[in-house]
Amino acid sequence: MSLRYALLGLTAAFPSTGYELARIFDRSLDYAWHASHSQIYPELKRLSDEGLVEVVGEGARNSKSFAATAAGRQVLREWLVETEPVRKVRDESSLRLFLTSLLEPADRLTVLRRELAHLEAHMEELDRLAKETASRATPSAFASMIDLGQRVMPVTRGWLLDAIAQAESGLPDALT
Amino acid sequence: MSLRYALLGLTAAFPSTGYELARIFDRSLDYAWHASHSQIYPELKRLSDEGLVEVVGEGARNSKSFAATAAGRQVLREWLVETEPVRKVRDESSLRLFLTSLLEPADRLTVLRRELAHLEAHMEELDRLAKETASRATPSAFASMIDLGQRVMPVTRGWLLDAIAQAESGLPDALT
DNA sequence: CACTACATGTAAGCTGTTACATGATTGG
DNA sequence: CCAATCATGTAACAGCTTACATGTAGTG
Repeated sequence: MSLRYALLGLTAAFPSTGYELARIFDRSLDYAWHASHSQIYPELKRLSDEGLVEVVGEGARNSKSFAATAAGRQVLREWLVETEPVRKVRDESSLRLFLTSLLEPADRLTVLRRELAHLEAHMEELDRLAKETASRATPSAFASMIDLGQRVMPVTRGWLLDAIAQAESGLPDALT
Repeated sequence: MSLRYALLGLTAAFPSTGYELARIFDRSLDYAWHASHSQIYPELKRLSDEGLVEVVGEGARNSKSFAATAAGRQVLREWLVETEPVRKVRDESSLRLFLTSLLEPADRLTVLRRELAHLEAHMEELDRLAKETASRATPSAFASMIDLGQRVMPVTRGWLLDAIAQAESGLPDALT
């Protein structure tokens, strides 16, 4: 169900095409919720059938802009305000970090270094996004999430650096 | 596929029953990867059919302990060392934090405060777990993950406190 | 004119959730 | 002896991935 609320929120903030929504997931929401276009288009159709979003404009290349309706915004609000939060994270990176601790130091170093490179690439991407966001008039929801990412990632990076230092000094926990 | 690697890792670290694995997911792995028993039992059966785990003991109440075989550990190692990390996070809490920014300040406060309470409960739980882990001989993989959580959560907490302070001062971004 | 980015969709198969179902052991 | 916890499973359904499929508009 989370996907539909994500779509309701985004289209409530500003009318978007399915394609644009897919890009938003890909660029800014990827560390909160992942979704691909093949999931987004059918869900938009369903939401539209249920009157929770509506087409508010058609552009070039047969594109359609969707916006959340009053009913849609209401459904979103109810979900946020009335549903107890649940903790059902699925984050392959975190899982990998956990499992990596089980490898022998040589393999562990390989994996940790690659994870670090990935994280740093992601951090740069976020910094770029933050600059873009600052220069344009972007809803503050995005700025907040970018801020959260910019606070959390350096901490994860610190953990990785420590783990790498420890693996380099050749410590315990061999799997093989 | 992540579930099977998680199970291979856990059973490689120490033989476990399906029930124990379900508890581990529930208590320590929940902020990396979530899985329920109805998914764990069939997957263990499949892994066992494929020779990647094996039954290493039977206990009370028809319980069976599984351990990763050499082949299973090899499959896990290959996945960790040879697969490029992907970023397909699904974290409802993060999504909610994002969407909450779209609500009017009154609702936003309600939701943020509840998220804060949840996070703080989770932090306490982690602290308890950290103590348990320190007193017993637990594999350091768990200690590492707890450490990561203990580093990351206070940062998220800080973000939440800032967001709450901002909402209290009655700032922008009303959805309705 | 070719390439890239824009733009939307479908279908088969796999993964994950919710609900149902059953039974054993321990502690109060 | 009753409730809670331990312990394992299945089935229907919902959600997600991968691959296929098609076409448009802008840029060099």
